[in-house]
Amino acid sequence: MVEQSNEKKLTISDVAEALGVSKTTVSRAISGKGRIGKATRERVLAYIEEHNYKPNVLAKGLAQLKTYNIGVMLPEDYTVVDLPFFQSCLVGIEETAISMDYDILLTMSRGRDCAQLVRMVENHKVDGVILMRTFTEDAHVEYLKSQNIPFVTVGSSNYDGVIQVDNDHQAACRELVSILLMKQMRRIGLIGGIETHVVTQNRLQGYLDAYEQAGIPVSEEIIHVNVEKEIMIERAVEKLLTEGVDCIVCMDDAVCIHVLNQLCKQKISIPDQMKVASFYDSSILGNNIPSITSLSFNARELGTAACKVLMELIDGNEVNPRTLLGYEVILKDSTK
Amino acid sequence: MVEQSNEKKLTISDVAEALGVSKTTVSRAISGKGRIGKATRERVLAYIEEHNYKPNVLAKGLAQLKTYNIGVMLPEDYTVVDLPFFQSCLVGIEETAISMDYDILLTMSRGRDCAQLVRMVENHKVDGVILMRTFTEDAHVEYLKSQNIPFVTVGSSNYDGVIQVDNDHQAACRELVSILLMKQMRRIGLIGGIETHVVTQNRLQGYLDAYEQAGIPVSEEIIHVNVEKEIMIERAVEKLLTEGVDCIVCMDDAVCIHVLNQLCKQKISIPDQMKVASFYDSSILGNNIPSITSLSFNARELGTAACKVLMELIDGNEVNPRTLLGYEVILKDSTK
DNA sequence: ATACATTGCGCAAACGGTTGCTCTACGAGT
DNA sequence: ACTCGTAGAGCAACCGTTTGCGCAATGTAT
Repeated sequence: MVEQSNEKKLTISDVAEALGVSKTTVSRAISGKGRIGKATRERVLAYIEEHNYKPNVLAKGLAQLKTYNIGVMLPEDYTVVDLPFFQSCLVGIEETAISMDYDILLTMSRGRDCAQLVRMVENHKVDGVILMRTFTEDAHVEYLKSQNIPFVTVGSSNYDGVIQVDNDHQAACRELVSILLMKQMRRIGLIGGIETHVVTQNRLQGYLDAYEQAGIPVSEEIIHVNVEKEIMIERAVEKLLTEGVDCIVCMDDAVCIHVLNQLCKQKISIPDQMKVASFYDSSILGNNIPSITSLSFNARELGTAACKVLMELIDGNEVNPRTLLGYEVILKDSTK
Repeated sequence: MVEQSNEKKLTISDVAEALGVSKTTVSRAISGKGRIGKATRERVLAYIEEHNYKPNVLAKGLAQLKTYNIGVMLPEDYTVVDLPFFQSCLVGIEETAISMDYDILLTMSRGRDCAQLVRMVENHKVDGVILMRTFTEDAHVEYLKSQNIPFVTVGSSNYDGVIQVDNDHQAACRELVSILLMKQMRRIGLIGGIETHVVTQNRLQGYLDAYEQAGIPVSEEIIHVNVEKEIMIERAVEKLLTEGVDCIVCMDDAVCIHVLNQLCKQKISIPDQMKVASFYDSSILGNNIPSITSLSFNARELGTAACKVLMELIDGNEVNPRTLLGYEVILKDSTK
């Protein structure tokens, strides 16, 4: 049972009066800023603790012209596979925000529309914004820049002057493909992704890097980017089969599911007749048999990092324009 | 290109001064409350429009002791299939909130821990809370009740004195099963769900209702609740096959995917040898061939409804303790 | 013409904090 | 003993709104 509390909320004045000190003193005891005697501070803190006084963040915010909120902008319409990513990322952001006494104000964009963002900012509801990828090239960025309000993007962009936090997809893909090449696979098909997304470009580059490092020529015809719909995937898989690839690397787990289905229909067994690897080590594929080799990115850490960077910006500190986080190659049965 | 704005944000005093009126007048022009002449109001509004003045919500909130935020509590750890649901629901909540000039403060629970909720409430960050299901039976509810802060839950619970908004799962399941019975299926297997969840109980009841209405006896042995893990599902499917069912109804799409996989492995063709139906008309199953008959719930509307109810509560109005929303049976190839 | 509502508007006090400045008291350095 | 630096604490202004109340001007009924 939780304690019933019908008493009015305490204010700083109540505390001050009860203790026979001024509001100033109470405020200083709490914030730790300004000059205050040790004994007094402790007395105040003890009282506050005992009576469960919590400062009103609105009032505090008004006085400091801060909100102690950060805005997080999510795309409204996004494929299912990306949701776990967003969710984990949000968890990371939230944890970090809370640890610094911030809350997160969530909003979703309707396509390229900035209205929600503008609202948040103009209504003075947030001190900074985290933009989840896919916004990185449009009006949202422009708007935030014009308002010079601190913001970071999760995910890469080729936009200038934007603080980015992302995993190193290029290195990740390079390592994955290198490993596959080392396992004597030679014709590694690549499938999925959206060409205009920087992340796709990065991965593709990683793929090419791996081939180059290994001194093996690349076959353009086994690279199928811009293949997202099931029917397209089916065709691409078909094509890869006739091209005689020994492995298929999927750009994301949604694509992978369809690839697996398609291979299943064609009665092609994994990994005997075909190896498979995917990006994201998501729970969608988690229980698949055989288990699927994939890259793992820890979206939570990504969120944490993004939030930390944003906090630095809000505090007016310098930050790196680009923070690249690690990855992990999870080798499983599908490439055995 | 977005207009560059480096000018200081306008305050109500700026506007008042520029117009040669008092802050009061400006405030009244905006809010529409209080006595003010038509001409004056229009003059003020025109100026505001032209100079893009936006009131500081913090200050407004402080004056009214309101935050214009609502807290939305999401479970941190939830299965992937539920994410689309949460997402759509959030979209509904957000749209509605925004239309009433509220923003949403998102937080995730760590298990049964209320800390985030307590923070939100004690820090005066929200005017009300929406609890997404799975919280409906624990400390969260207790806490909110003790604070008597307005809140609603999305999803059902058998908790007392809690405002609930949910789809009518019982009716939905009843209708689905009735339709299947009408299509001459007799032994309809039920699989998945978590026994202690009220929603599972509702669905099960709907299933039973349908059988009763049709005057057909129910076979306990083809009902497999509490089956979530893949291995369990495999076994359950196996069991259902030996039991000779003509249809399998899945409690959610995650279960359904595994059921489909299992049936595929067993080379059982759908719908010829076995019919299949599922809850949720999610994109995970959206592209499946054959297309899967399922119930569709419109999570977005659910969010909208929940938010509206919460707004009523915040405004101090009476509301129904339970709002039940509709559903749709989507008949597809898997039950042809 | 007189009394009384009503309308339009402004004053100033909240709302609950923060913070620059001032004042006192005390300890140290000479 | 005198000066000075500094620590502890409080005053009061301020952050940007809202709102109860008062006051004048205008409209209306008598």
